[in-house]
Amino acid sequence: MFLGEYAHTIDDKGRLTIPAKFRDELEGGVVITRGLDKCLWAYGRSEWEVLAEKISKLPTTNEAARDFARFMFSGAFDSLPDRQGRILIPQNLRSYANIDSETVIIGVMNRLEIWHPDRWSEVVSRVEQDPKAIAAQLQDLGI
Amino acid sequence: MFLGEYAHTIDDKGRLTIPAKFRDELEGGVVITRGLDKCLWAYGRSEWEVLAEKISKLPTTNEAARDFARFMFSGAFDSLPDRQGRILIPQNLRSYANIDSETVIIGVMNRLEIWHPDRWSEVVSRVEQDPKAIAAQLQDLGI
DNA sequence: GTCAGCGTGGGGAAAAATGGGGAAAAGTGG
DNA sequence: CCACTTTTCCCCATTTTTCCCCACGCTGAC
Repeated sequence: MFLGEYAHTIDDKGRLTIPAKFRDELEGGVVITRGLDKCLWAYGRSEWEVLAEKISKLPTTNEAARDFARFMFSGAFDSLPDRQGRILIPQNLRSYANIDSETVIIGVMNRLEIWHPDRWSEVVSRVEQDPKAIAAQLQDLGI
Repeated sequence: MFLGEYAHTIDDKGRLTIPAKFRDELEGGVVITRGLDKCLWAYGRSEWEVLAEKISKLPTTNEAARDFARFMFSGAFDSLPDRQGRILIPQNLRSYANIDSETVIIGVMNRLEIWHPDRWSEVVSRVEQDPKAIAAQLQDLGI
């Protein structure tokens, strides 16, 4: 399970260090792709395959489904961490998420998300400022 | 079951001593996360896993659910107490609950809550000063 | 008064994050 | 098909951070 929030930098060669806590789960390979809300999603290979399977099962006759499949697969980039636990983030994905060097990596259960620091803090403050919405979600979950 | 109120300090390294009475239940690991009312919640690992499972079942296609999951998981931090029974509180959680060194730890049934002393005493005095209002609300809940 | 348990502080080893050099591979032009 | 240029990426080195462990002091019990 991926948890937590980390501030890491992408170096001049486009490499991003994966937080040490996540490495064991990602040793077999990482697939990075465009995520919703202009951040990047990174999955371990087995998780990715589950997701890819689901997407490929969507009806090809549905235009929205076609576009979504294009969006996910064309952006996807498959890479193996180097011995220092770093992965390469291709230029097209960096510009999609609007990140250059400073990034925030967050764990969201079965995937990582990679954010521009400013965009991430916007999300956090948006959620924090609406505690009633959080309470409602918690209530629905019986917490 | 967690009960009671304790005043402990977070040291310069961000470590918080877990009250001795709670240690046995938390030996297997502690997950700290953002709670309601700007305090932190700490769960034993098994309790947390039940919670996490529920949150992860929320639909990824719903924007509010996505933000909520991000908020909960990115705020969550999984740690094992050291031999002195202390756990690390990451910086982002400390600033969320607005705590630096002085804290109050309270037991609330299946979780702990970590508070800034002033915020905690506000909660206490609110209950003390207007017990009728609280009682009225509780009546609706069947107590 | 003594002893045991608990909370707190700090030193030092180990690991993590980051930077850079150089060999291999890929791409390009003759 | 070969030679040259450019890019990729593997590995080593340095700095910074993490975290494990030992030690001290306080408090309460016997």
